[in-house]
Amino acid sequence: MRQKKPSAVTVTVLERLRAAGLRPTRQRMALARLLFARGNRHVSAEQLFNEAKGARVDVSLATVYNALHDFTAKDLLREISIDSSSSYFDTNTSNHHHFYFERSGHLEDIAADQVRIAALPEAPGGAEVSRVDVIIRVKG
Amino acid sequence: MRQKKPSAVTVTVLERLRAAGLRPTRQRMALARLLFARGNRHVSAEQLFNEAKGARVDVSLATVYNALHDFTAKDLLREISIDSSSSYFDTNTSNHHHFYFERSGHLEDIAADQVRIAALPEAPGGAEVSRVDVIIRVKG
DNA sequence: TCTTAATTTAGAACAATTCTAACCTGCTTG
DNA sequence: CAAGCAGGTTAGAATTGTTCTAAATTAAGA
Repeated sequence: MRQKKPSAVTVTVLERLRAAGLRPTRQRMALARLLFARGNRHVSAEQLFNEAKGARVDVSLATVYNALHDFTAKDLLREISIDSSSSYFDTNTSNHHHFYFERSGHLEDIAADQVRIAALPEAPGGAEVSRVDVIIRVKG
Repeated sequence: MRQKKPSAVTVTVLERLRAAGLRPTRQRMALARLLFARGNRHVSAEQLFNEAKGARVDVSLATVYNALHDFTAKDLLREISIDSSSSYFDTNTSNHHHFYFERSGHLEDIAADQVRIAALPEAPGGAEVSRVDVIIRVKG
């Protein structure tokens, strides 16, 4: 069997993990590949866990949670909790907003420049604003 | 012992429940009094349950959950989930927004007219917008 | 007062998430 | 390149917030 050359995706994922200061373990690499290979996504822990199973990637649920939190801490992901039943992790970490489809629970990105906020109140006590989230709930 | 005259608060609470089509049981009356006596509040089920205990109001936790959901269904409350750990119920059901203090988990209302949204994208497929939430997260 | 449907309740059940403690592995050092 | 170890993974138990169940209670109308 001839040696498999690492794919382009593998290389970028590896670099992203290293750049974030996360040890590129087999599990993290596999999960990162699932998360970042396609475009922007919103996934729950359970979803990612099932995707991993489907892709014959052997990881425990605890590891999925660990990875999601580690990635979030290093700004590779952003956590969103709209529906209190479970939280979602967004692969788009840049400034943007969301449509939330109440019926299906589906989330969709809204580019930051699609929403123009003309006035914002001062945070009480001059506290620093860490981010502004706009959620448009639609009966979809 | 002389008969106690119902207080003004009791009367309004009773009327609010009736107006909403909710049977004014002892438990609902007591919880509604706790919720609506003071100004606008953001409470979790657990918090309200403890408040009730403190006020010598005998209700089960299940009833607290039932009441919160019933009140929400009748628009006496509005449910908010910002932090996935538990949801909050807001006694302010009018159109408004929130400051969220990340450190403490505390919520504070922002009057609707304090935020001016100049542009909003069309909901995909012309879906009807049920509400727009703006959450300003501050490092407080 | 009687009847009935709505409500309350304790406790079991559940779902999402975190913890624990033992085991493994990527990386650095000698 | 072997060894050591800090960091990472794991199964399963534990925790937390919430909902369910089935039985007992109660508000409201006839």
